Parts: sequence; structure tokens; C-alpha cells
Amino acid sequence: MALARSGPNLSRIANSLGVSVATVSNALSGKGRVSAELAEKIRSRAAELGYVPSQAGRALRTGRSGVLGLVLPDIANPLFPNIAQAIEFAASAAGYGVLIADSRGDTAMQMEAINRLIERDVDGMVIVPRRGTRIADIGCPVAVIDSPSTPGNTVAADHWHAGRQIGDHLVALGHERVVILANNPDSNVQNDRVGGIRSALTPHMKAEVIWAEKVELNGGRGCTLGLAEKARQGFTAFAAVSDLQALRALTELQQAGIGVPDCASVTGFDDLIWSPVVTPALTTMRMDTTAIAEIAVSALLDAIAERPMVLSARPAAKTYGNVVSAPTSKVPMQLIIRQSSGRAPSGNTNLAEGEHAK
Amino acid sequence: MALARSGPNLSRIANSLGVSVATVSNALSGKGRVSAELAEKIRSRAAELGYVPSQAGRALRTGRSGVLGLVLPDIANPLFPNIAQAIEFAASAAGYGVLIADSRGDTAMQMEAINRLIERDVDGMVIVPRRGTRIADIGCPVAVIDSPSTPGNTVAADHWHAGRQIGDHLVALGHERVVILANNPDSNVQNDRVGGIRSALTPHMKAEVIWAEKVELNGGRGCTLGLAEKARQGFTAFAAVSDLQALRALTELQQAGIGVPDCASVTGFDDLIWSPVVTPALTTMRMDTTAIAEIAVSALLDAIAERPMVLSARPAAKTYGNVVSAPTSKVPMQLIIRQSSGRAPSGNTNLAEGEHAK
DNA sequence: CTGAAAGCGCTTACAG
DNA sequence: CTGAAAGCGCTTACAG
Repeated sequence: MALARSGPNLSRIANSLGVSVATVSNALSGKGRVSAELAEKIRSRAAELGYVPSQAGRALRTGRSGVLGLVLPDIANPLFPNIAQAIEFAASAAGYGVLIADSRGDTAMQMEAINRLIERDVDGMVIVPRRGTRIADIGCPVAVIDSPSTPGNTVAADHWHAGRQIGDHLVALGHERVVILANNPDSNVQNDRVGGIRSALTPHMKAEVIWAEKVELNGGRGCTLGLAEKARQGFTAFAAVSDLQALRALTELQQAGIGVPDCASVTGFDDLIWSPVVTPALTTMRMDTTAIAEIAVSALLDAIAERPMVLSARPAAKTYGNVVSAPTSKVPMQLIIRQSSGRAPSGNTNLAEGEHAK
Repeated sequence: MALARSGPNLSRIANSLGVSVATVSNALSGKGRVSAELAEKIRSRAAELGYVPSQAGRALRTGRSGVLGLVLPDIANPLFPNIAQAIEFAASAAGYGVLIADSRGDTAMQMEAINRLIERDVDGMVIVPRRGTRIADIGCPVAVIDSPSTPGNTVAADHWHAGRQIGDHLVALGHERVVILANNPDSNVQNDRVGGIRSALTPHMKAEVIWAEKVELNGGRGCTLGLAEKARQGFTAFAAVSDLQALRALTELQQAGIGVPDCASVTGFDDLIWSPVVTPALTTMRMDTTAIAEIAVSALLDAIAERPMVLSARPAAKTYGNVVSAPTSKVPMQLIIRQSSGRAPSGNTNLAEGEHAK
């Protein structure tokens, strides 16, 4: 005695109409040649019965689950929810479901997360890899979202050029000394952004990169980045490579009585939720996550469609061929100018005034 | 000719060992009585071949997909990623996969999202409903995460009591006039929090609620909440019902030259990612998302286990019985005291000094 | 302790 | 244009 779903199935429709399940299946899928009137009768009866096709049955027969996996390094990190949302949107528009797997923690967890998805028969997966990780051939179509600097094919925003745009913006504003705020030197994305910013600066300008992660280690008790000190040294632009760092910079400067944007410009990256809400609102760069998700998903769907349909004589495990993921593509980012970046102060007078407040 | 998966299956293991698939299945699941040595031989051969059970086959046979659905109003909202992560963690610890569905937009989208999950045969789902929505009986076990004030059974943080804790904290600090910052008056969660805060204030204190959503509508151009004005009127505590509002308050006050925590205390809710990072770090309330997720998931698993196994004589669609979700449970929140809340200023002297800066 | 058989719901090549 | 049949991979009662 086997379990059954609680809804009606094909044979129920077939019986109620005195036709075969094959015909019902054909009518509903529009594939087989079924007379117009019969097809219509079948469709309306199906609707009437509230028929919902069983994915399990279909999956078993077709070898396709209709589900895509999404592997994220850390869902709780504010960088990823936007991507997750865009992927979910693109996937469900294409009729696919999205199974999530958080690879929080180390690289081993990432492999486990990937395996969990494989066990669930996903047809393909989108992976945002952990820093410094390379995704091996895992026997199913994969689209990697990461910096274009990452080896292998990826879909990504053009982080370097986005940095360039920020740099250009700061140059146009007349800044001469800029602090670039980053977090992790192992991140390809961050390095791209830093590189892009630097490339825009003219030779006579002075730039300095602060890697926040290191500062905290050295800094002992103080959680400050020492930005007020930098401002005193004549730095007027603080270009963070993430909105979180920008927020840190903004509040640290404000707390020290250094007015933004009067005495210093602050810019961020990614247009995260708080950017437009803080005072002054953050100038930042926005990723086109919709475009990135669409490219990743459609590359996956192509790969799935092209996949050789393995027939009954099955190869041993792990002998799938290499799977082609999306060709590397860079999606441009958009500069969002808000109040936090202003014209560079002409002298140090404003600065002095700002400091006075503290 | 039907499609096949590319990995080995039960019968491949069975053939290679000259036993029946039934025995292999029994050995691997540990259910049937199989001799210890045979079982061991089967297990090692399975491992050797890299056998991965087909969820599709199992699902078809058992009527269980091993997948839970997660419906969120808006994944990109910083409130939800933590919950999503906790649910994913709890579910995968129990051997379940998580299919996400974003009901972004209106209530109709929420229904569509739920339907997509049902079509994918989820065994149950966790729903964080859109504001003001009630989840009808949808024919599969459901756990609702929402305010305890929401009608029906829910799992939730004890938002009211958390508000109470914030209120107690402000009272202990000696504040006399407090501005409560909220966003949406239709939110049960926010109302609970506001109510909790108010309940802690002593009769002689003065409290005023600002609903930010309305302010924006009225305020025309200015994005400010008018907090500096409030400070001038003698309000020294700004208790936001979300960290985003708290951040807004913090930067608005700082920008106006009103020192935090010297001249004003700012508190938030939810301990979102930026709370410990801004200067001064935000005092806030933290939800125990792990506990909430565990309660929701285990309630779901119980309901799934108790579900009558529908046999071949299947009822018509939509005649499932009512499904019991988790009994309402309130999980306490934890007060995180950071620098942004300080002792109330004794007079208006500090305030004047702060204002002077602008 | 082990195996043959049925059947979950579906799709597809083939026969009529 | 329509239907009978096979089979995707698995599990479970039952027989031996």
C-alpha cells in the first residue's frame, strides 16, 4: 500500500472522462495531437477538479526537478539578500523553484551545502562562492556570481569600473587626498573596487587604503578607524568599498564633529538599505542585481537544456563531463549621487571649525 | 525510453552484489531486518559507487518531498535574512531542504508564492505574512512567524516585553521625555513594541510617537524627522522600534550637532548588522531567531508526522482537514546595551553645547 | 534473513 | 486522433 497525494491526479481526470491518462497528459501539456474539443474538455475538468501536477512524478520520469539551488556564503550579510531576491524572481519567472543553502562558516560547509542541493536533484545551481574559493566541477550546471577577476567563468557587476566611477566623481569634486576604506584584502570584489578607484586618481593626488579588518586586530580596545586623525592630516574624501564601511566612516566623522559633506565626502558601495536613509544620505554605487540574476539563470537554463539526456545505460557517478557555466560577463554599476559627497573644501578652515565642536 | 539520473541507483548496487533492490533499500535505511554482514557490504558498496538516493523516487513513493517552503514578504528587507538563515539551518539539521518564495508586492503575490510552493509538493511551510494578512488553511502544515498579537497561532519574539525592557532601560537612565520612533501603524510587531515601551514609562514622563511613514508624506521635500526640534523641546531619549529608524535618528541628531549619547540616547531594535559598527554603537534588542526557527520547524515536523497518510482512495482537492500549526509561543528578546544610550543629561546645558556646534 | 511484486504520478515512443 | 504499456527510483507489506 503506497502513500498518495491528496489532490487529484491524471488518472482521476482520465477516469472521470473515460479517456486514457496518456491523452490527458498530452492534452494538458499540449504536446501530443489531441482533438481541440477533447483537449478543451480535459482542461476544464482538470481546472474543475483543482488538478495540480505532481512534481515528484514528473521529476522521476523526466529526470528534471524544476528546481535550482542557490548557495550563499552568508544569507544574513546584507550584500546577499538582494541577489537572492533577484535570483528567486528570475527563477520563478522561468517556472523554477529555488532551494537555498547557506554555506556559513568555512569552505567545508560550502561543499556540504552544495552536496545537499545535489541530493535534492537540483537541475543547476547559482553559487556565490566564499572568498578565495574555486568551484570545482560538481556534475551539474553551475553559474558563479563573483568578481570578474575570479578565475573561471563568472557573472558579476563590473566592480573595477564602478570603482573608477567613484574615483572620477571624487576627482571632479576637487578632492586631493582620499582614504580608501576596505575590509578584507582577500576579496576579489574589494580589490577590484579599490583598483578602480585608484586608477581614476591623478598622479598628484594622495591615496591611502585602510583595511578595516586589520585595524580592528591592531587597534586593541578602540573600535575607531582613526578617521578623524586622517581628516586632520588633510584627507577630505573617504571612499568606502562597502556601504557598511561608509556608514562606519560617516558616523565616526560625525561623532568627531567633522561635518559631512562640508568637511569631508563619504561614499559607499552597493546602495544598501540604509544609504538613502541616513543623514546625509550616502553617495554610492548600485549593482544591477536583476540583470546579474537574469544572466545567471538564463545561462543555467541553457546549460540544462543542452545537457545530454542520460539514458538508461548510466555512467558511473562522477563521470559527467565538464559543465559549461555562463561565459564571464560584467554588468555595469550605477553611480547614485546623494548628499554625503560634496565639493572638496578649499582650505582647512572648515575642518578646524568642525573639530571645534567636539 | 525514459530519462535517468546520472548517478548509480539502488538496482545498480543490487546487481553488482547479486542481491535484490529491496534488500539494498532495507540495508541502507536500516529498516528491514538484514544480516549485519550483508548490510555492511551493501553500505560500503554504496559509498564506493557514490550512491545518492533519488529524492524524486522517494518522494513519489512516500508522498513526502523532504522540502519545506519559506514565504517571506521581502527577502531584501534586513529583518528577514536572519530568519531565513535560521530556518535554513534548522531545516537542514532535520534533513529538510528549504524552498524560498518572496511575496514581494501585494497580498495577491503572497498567495501566488504559497501556491508555487504547494505545486512543488512542500511538506509544510513557514510563513512570515505580509502586514495585516491572515493565512487561511492552505491544506498543508503551516507555521506562522509574526507578532503574538496576530490572530491565530504564531511563533514570535515577545515584542511587547522587549519594548518594556527598552522602556525600563530608559527609565533607569533617568530620561524624562522620550520620542518613540516607529514606521508603520499597521504593523502588529511595531505596535507591540511601542506598547511595551510606553508601559514602562512612569506617569510623570512624557512620550510621543512619531510614525515615520506619515512624516515623509507630510514633510514634502525634507527627509528629516524633525528630531533636532524635538531635542530642543527637551526630549532626551529616542527609542526607535527598528534599527533602521534608530540609524536615521542617530545620524540626524549627529548632523544637527546633537551629541549621542551625551545629549540624547538612541535605541533601536533587532540588532541589525550596522548596530555594533556605527559610532556610537547602538543599544538595541536582539531576537533569538535560532529559537524561533527551531520552534517553527519542529512544530512543522510534528504536524507533518501526525498528518493522516492519505491512501489510494483520495479525497477531492481542497478537502484536507484543518491543519494545526504551532501553538502560539513567545520567545524573549535580549537587551544589548551599547554606547548610544547614556545617562540622561541633568539639565539642558549639554544640549545647548551640542546645538552650538551646528 | 531475503526477495518478488506492486505502485506512487508522470511522460513518451509506439501501435492502432 | 487515441490508448496500452513501459519505466523513471524508491519503499513497503507480504511471502518464502
